[in-house]
Amino acid sequence: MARMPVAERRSRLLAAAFDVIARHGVAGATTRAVVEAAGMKLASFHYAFASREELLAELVAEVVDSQQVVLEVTSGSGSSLETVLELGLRSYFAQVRADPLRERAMFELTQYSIRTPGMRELAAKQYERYRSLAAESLAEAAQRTGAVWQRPLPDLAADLVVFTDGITLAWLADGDDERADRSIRFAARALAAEAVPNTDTDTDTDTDTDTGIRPPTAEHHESRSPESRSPERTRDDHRA
Amino acid sequence: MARMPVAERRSRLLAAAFDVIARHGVAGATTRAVVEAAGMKLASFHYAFASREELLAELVAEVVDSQQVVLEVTSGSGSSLETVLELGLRSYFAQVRADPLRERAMFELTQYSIRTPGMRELAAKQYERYRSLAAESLAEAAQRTGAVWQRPLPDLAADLVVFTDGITLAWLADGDDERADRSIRFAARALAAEAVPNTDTDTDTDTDTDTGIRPPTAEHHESRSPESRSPERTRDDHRA
DNA sequence: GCCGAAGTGGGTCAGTTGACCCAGTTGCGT
DNA sequence: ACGCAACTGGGTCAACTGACCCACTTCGGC
Repeated sequence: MARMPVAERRSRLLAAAFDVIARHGVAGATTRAVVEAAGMKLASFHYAFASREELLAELVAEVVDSQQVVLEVTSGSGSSLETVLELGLRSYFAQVRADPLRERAMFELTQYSIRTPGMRELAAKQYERYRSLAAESLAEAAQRTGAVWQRPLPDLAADLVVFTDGITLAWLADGDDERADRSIRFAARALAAEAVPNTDTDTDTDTDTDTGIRPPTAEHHESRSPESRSPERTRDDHRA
Repeated sequence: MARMPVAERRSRLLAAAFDVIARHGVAGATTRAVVEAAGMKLASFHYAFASREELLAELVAEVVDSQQVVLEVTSGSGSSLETVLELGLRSYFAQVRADPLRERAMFELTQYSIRTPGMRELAAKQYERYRSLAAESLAEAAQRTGAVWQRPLPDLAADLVVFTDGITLAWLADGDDERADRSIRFAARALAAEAVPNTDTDTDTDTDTDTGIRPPTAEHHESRSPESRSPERTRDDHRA
């Protein structure tokens, strides 16, 4: 085993631990298993970390703030908000499909920190982080499509995270790609319905969400959006 | 320790195991921990179950088909579909809040079966069951409020499960009641938007007509008595 | 070149775990 | 009331685990 600075060794062990956890759960990430996955000797473990617990805590913390995106908003202009959201969710889901083990490990770590006395707040922080990333994406999506969210962004971000979590979890359990895709389309539609086009007219500022929702048969705030909005994103476009 | 039939012992051990899992995860549910929670001796464990693995498999199976409701639809008529859904989701969430450990154990078991080679299909079955229950609730909600779902019921049921999972998971992580409630309102609104009122004007039904709700076919109602576990392959090998 | 510290490797140790054995005991069917 | 199978209790055992120790290398600064 080559010599290397402690920092390097630590991060290699963290990576190895993540790997092992994805495959065998947190409980399966024994010091020996981790060390073997990293190609080291056991003593090196305790040279780099005071204890297994320390490794796990560090791993959760690292995972929390290395989280980069929830969903990517990379759509050409001219698309509807719903389309942008749908594409974003699809690209998120493509990541999940490409590396399901990663997601499994994430859930595993979340549950571990929920269950572990000293780490409860890390789980909460993890979700805060998700939501803040989600909020950024939603803001950008709205801006690009000239839409205005009708509810506080943090709330919508939380809802988006609900979708990604729920869809991912279900897919991890049953592996049904098409079902996931249908849920994605639904999620995009549902979220898009929480915004209105920005065309200056409706400045109602009524974000009181209690019952102010219109019946699903739309045809009602489309009267004057001359550009990109397809005139009815109503019930039937989803399976045209 | 009182004498009791094997079936009884098994079910007590299963209950104890569920309890331990909720608190310490599947990995924490060692034979000794389970046995202690059940107030038994270790030997009784292996008298009732061939192995810890068998216990866990049985527990997952039991949990899957003892699942009773996803959301209760108990609203007076005259309410809107959205309101009915919202109340149903609230009552579901009240259950979660009342017994978070239970939910934690459920997620724990799901993840365990996802990760365990021979039990993958049990996880899928679990979700099927959730969805079938969700479908029943949605059908009833629509029927009571005179609404017609515009997408296939199984798809909507899957979406509902996405919501409950996502909301529950987030709440388990951060314990934010109000956020959960906002997500519930959003979920109710989003789902309600997938239906149209059935009132009279339902004549056209020209496009995609096949998506109407089907009355809940009562095909699979079992009458499993609480402890009618099959007594045949219980523990006789080590004595035969 | 050489010295001390950073890093390594092999081993130990006590505690835990799943499995399982076997000598008893107890209650049920008859 | 009584025989015997169902059931229990108190062990044992090998494997595994986290922690940690300490004699060695090896490298970098001098």
